[in-house]
Amino acid sequence: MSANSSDNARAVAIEQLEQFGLSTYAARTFVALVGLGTGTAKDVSRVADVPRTRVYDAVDELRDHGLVDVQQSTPKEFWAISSETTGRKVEREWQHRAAVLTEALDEIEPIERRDEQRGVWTVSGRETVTDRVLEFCENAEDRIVYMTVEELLTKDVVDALEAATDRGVDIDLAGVSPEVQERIQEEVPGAELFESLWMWSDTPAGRLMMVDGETTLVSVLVDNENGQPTTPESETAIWGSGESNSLVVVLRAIFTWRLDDSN
Amino acid sequence: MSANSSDNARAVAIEQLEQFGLSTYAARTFVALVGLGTGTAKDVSRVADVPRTRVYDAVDELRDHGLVDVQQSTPKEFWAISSETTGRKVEREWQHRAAVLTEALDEIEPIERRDEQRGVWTVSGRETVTDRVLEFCENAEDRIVYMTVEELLTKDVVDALEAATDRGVDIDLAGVSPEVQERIQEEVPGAELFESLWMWSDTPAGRLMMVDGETTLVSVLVDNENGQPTTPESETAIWGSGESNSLVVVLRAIFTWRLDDSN
DNA sequence: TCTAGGTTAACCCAATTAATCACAAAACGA
DNA sequence: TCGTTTTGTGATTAATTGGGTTAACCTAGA
Repeated sequence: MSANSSDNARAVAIEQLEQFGLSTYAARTFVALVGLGTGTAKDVSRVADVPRTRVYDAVDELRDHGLVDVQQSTPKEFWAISSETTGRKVEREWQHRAAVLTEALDEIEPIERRDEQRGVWTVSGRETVTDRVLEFCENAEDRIVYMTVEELLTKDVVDALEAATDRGVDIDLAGVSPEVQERIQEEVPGAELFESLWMWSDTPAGRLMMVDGETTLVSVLVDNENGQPTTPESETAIWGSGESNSLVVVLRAIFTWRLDDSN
Repeated sequence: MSANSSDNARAVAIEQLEQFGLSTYAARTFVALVGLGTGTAKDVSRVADVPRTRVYDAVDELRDHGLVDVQQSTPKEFWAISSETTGRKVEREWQHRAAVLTEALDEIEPIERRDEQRGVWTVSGRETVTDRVLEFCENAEDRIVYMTVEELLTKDVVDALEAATDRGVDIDLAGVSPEVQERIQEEVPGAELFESLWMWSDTPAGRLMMVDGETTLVSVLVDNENGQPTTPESETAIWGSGESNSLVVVLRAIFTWRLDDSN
């Protein structure tokens, strides 16, 4: 099974290197060289499944990225940088690119983004929904109302809520089960707790959020109806923003009533 | 000229997004949406130069990456995440990928990399040469001898040298000009200084390095003979490793003689 | 000088992707 | 309600990229 696990690692590494922008030949060649430490075109061709005559192209590509050095002899020999160095190099490269991208986009972004929206936006995917939640948390200035099921109260969300309380934002939190209530109490001590609005437990409900009374988000957990076994359950959310946004108006009404009631 | 600078920013952003793995349509669509904040297929098509009928595909792609949300109305409206969020998203994504890559490569990398090499490896590009220098610094256990011209004594190198002295590595440093000598004295106080070996000033010499008496690197600065104006001057280095490596033997002889002499 | 292996580069084919087109459905104006 | 315009989806074509192959050209050693 050692070969199998190693083969698997190779496949993963090749995949990542291709995503990084290398051609498949270059990616395979590099992985082969990392395994060999050092080798000739012949060696690489044997273990990498790359036509021998194309190893040279691949190495040129890798040289451009500073991943491989060559020895000018016949036969030429190739040397790959260490895995640790590779990882650092890739990370640094993309840190840089992300910075460039952000700067460019900042220049394009209009000064004032429309905050008042008539309609409702849809988002799917747990990761993406969490992104929106975090973004709304960061932009909160006054008050966050947040309601969630256990499995969606992940660390990043808790951190964002804590950061908000530190900024002086009031937080009203609720979980649908006693366990969640307890965890929240512990992890976000600054938060005000309130009872769940209604019997939520037997619905596929996910989270429910209102920020500063003008941005709201509602999500549900859905078993992928396509029957794809890869995604056990996916999250879908809708959100809207603006004083008179229909979704906002409805949720604000409900929350206001309920919160005033319980206090 | 505001339009020009903005157009330029757009081009840069599109370039980066394509590198990130998006199709050109998706990249252009996203940039258009960032500029608009919100818009329909028609709007996007107009400012992004994407066929209207293809905007929908592009948006699907962007949705998969969590970069865009859509409003289910007719006409559909599209909303792009903020530039700041985009930058963070890209960076996080690649931090993760770099980690995955490193792990996979670690599994592949042979336990003991051959340290004894007969030949000499060539490296080109200032960035890449610096990478090697840094790597050798990090692996140093006993002693580093380093000689450099002013312009190549950048912060990252100084930091690496400092880190080495902190680990208890002896360092012998030399610059080719009095100014460099001075800077080194200041910034790496733990280093032992010695006089330059020979008249180096009027040669295109770059750096000269020996680590633990068994790894050496020599670089020169060359004016790109291809006459490419983009790279004012490029650095080319050769390096070798191993007790009996020819380059190592020669440099060790020179250094030993000179250092013993001056002490 | 000849041969075997190493290197370079030119070429072809397949797959992806950009771009166009055609059509159905929905909204809008009269 | 009907006709026109706009929107969304799918199919179809053109072009470019990149994997794969082949051939020719070197270099080293016998």
